[in-house]
Amino acid sequence: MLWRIDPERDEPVYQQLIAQVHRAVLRGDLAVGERLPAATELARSLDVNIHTVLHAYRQLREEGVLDVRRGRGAVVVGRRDRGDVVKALRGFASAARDAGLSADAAAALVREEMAS
Amino acid sequence: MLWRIDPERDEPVYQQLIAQVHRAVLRGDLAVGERLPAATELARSLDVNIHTVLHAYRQLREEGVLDVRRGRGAVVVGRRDRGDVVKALRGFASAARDAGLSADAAAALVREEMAS
DNA sequence: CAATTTGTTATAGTTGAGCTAGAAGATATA
DNA sequence: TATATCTTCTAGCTCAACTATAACAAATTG
Repeated sequence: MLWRIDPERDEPVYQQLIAQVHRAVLRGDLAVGERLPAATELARSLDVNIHTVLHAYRQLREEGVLDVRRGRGAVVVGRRDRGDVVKALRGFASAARDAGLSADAAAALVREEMAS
Repeated sequence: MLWRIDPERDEPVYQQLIAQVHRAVLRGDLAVGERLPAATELARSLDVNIHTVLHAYRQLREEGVLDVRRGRGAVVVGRRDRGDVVKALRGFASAARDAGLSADAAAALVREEMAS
């Protein structure tokens, strides 16, 4: 799996990590049973603190996406491909882009919609 | 227009305001030419600082959504109904909900998708 | 079993965003 | 001219995010 992190974005790094795992799982790029890199290693390669990575792993476990244990690492669990979500996601993203909305604005709209 | 602000959400208040104006404009609930409440008044009724409201108004002006001037207030400008965006938004929101994603997770996915 | 890997927990310090507050000033409007 | 409303500036507070160390516990490996 490819990791792309931008510390300049106003979105917290740990949330970027979470979102990337979510997306990879939904798309099927991360299969159930597959193991993610050790926190130490991922932190080093992304040049962030290990706790930032662990924070993301921990939350993904709470969401039921990962099984995380010491000595073993983080393994994808539970969910399967959700092509419908990916499709709807792409549809909305392109519509939002066409309407001239920024990524932040589009994301905020989703929060609004889901909160109501 | 109805304003619903939740200071407890981790999303900044000024961003909630921005998102609500975006949504209202896209849905056609706010017509071009329509005037928003004075910052003082809106701040008082939502029980937030006036600067928080002005922050939102200013950014919406930079995005080309509002025309804001002293002595006059904030007026909707430019954009029109974008039913397609609203439709895509609803589609994605319900798909995300079905997949068990939180509002935060879904919003982050959109950021990911639009950033790439 | 011993060594290694890897996450867990705790403590602590830094930085910046977001929010609040008060005040003086400038521009529309009535 | 008087009023409404945004603009700009200064200032302080709080909390989330990130970083850094370090001791510790569980799973795996040889």
